[in-house]
Amino acid sequence: MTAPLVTILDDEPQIRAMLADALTDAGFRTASFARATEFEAALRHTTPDVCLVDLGLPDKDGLALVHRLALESGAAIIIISGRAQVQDRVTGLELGADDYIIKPFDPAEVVARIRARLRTPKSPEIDSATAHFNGWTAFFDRYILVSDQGEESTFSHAEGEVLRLFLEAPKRLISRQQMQERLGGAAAESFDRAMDVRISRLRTKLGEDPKNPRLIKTIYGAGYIFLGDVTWE
Amino acid sequence: MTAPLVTILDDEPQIRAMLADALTDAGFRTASFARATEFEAALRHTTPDVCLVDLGLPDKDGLALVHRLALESGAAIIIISGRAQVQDRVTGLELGADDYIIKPFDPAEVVARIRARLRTPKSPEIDSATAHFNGWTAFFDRYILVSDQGEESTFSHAEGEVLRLFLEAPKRLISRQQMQERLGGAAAESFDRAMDVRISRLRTKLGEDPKNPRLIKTIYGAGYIFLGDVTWE
DNA sequence: TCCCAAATTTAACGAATTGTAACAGGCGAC
DNA sequence: GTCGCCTGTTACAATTCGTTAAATTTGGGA
Repeated sequence: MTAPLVTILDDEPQIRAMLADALTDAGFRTASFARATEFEAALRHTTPDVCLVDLGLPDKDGLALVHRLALESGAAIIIISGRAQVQDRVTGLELGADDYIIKPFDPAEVVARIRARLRTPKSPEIDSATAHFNGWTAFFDRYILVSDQGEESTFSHAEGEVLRLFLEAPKRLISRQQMQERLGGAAAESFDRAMDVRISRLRTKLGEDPKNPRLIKTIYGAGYIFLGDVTWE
Repeated sequence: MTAPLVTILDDEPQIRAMLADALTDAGFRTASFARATEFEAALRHTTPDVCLVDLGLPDKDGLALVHRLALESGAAIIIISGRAQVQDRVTGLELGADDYIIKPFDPAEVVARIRARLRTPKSPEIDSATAHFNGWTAFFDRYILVSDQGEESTFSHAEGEVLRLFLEAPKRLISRQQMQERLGGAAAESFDRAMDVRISRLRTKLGEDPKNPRLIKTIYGAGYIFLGDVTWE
């Protein structure tokens, strides 16, 4: 479970340093850039979790960059800007930014706002095909589940749908409703026990003790919670 | 697809009106409340998508309400407050708020921030806290109770609610009323003995001697008091 | 001190919810 | 076609948790 990566894009060296300091202290990994072009180059081989973007960039229109990021990256985008007009904030947020912080700012607030964004993962790597969790690795492209002891088993498409749903929102309550909605196929129409059966089968495959499941908990009357520590790859 | 529902909780009528206006114009459904108790009552039969909460409430601690909302509701929570200190903002966000807007505000920005929150739907986050008390450790995320001797038992969601209530206010009298109000679910509506039964079951699980409970004392005619030494982790 | 009404405990019950074994239809491989 | 796997359906078992009601406790007054 590596620390979330926060990128800092600002042309003022002091601000970069201040943010990098505060974020490192808060336990994040950081990467700083002075120019949009450098930043965009870096994006080709890294996938940040949060992007701090200053709008007053020398080499590029910051808002355009924000818009592109919002569409193409799964990262949360936080604008940090000296422009204090309401209209600026509104358009920034409208273009896809998740938050808008006005200079001058307090680093503690930036950290708090970053944490708030990370609590609700934006779009968990939809394309990723492998996930690690609590002694297991799931390869969604090959429908294979491998334990750290090397035991290998397969899972079906229906089981994979449920597993993916859980792995994309670990430690969150997922209601039956949400499941029905988000699981494609016949399950969406059948209002009966198909859901439960899928989960039951998945639990068996994960070697859960039926009396005392550790990974997939049931909350009577509310839904399910997946309690693994998930890392997508 | 009905319009998202935004609740407004603020004791100033003008602010409620201004927000309701702007939000209706923006295409949202709204519901306004002047007091936390009214709001909480409404929550039992509606599920808002976004909750705007003013911290300066006359009848209740706003931050505590925010925390509870963050844990139990899937709604995005936006604090609107006159308190402009950085520390206020940080604690607000830390307690689970998704955004923090300072009065005076521009309704257009509120709308933009609401839209930003609605772009990434969220589900309730489970509280992964653990508490130690008198030879026991309660893991609320896993619904497990471990004694210092290593014995492990599970508790249900309903039992956990009661236990959490006690552990959050040790050595303080908790009236039945307060319990009813703060415990969600059907217990809130039932005016009967459901509460007592929950406590009775919890006592059993904690191995209390019915004749002489050491941890959960009954104060005849007044309520209950939890006498453990609690450390949260 | 004794008695009684109110408050509290808890065993037992049952409605609703959830788990899962067993069955059956669908579909591809051979 | 036959076999085997996937997956929804069914039926029944198990669990959760509020309700009921009987038993017990409490505290004030006779």
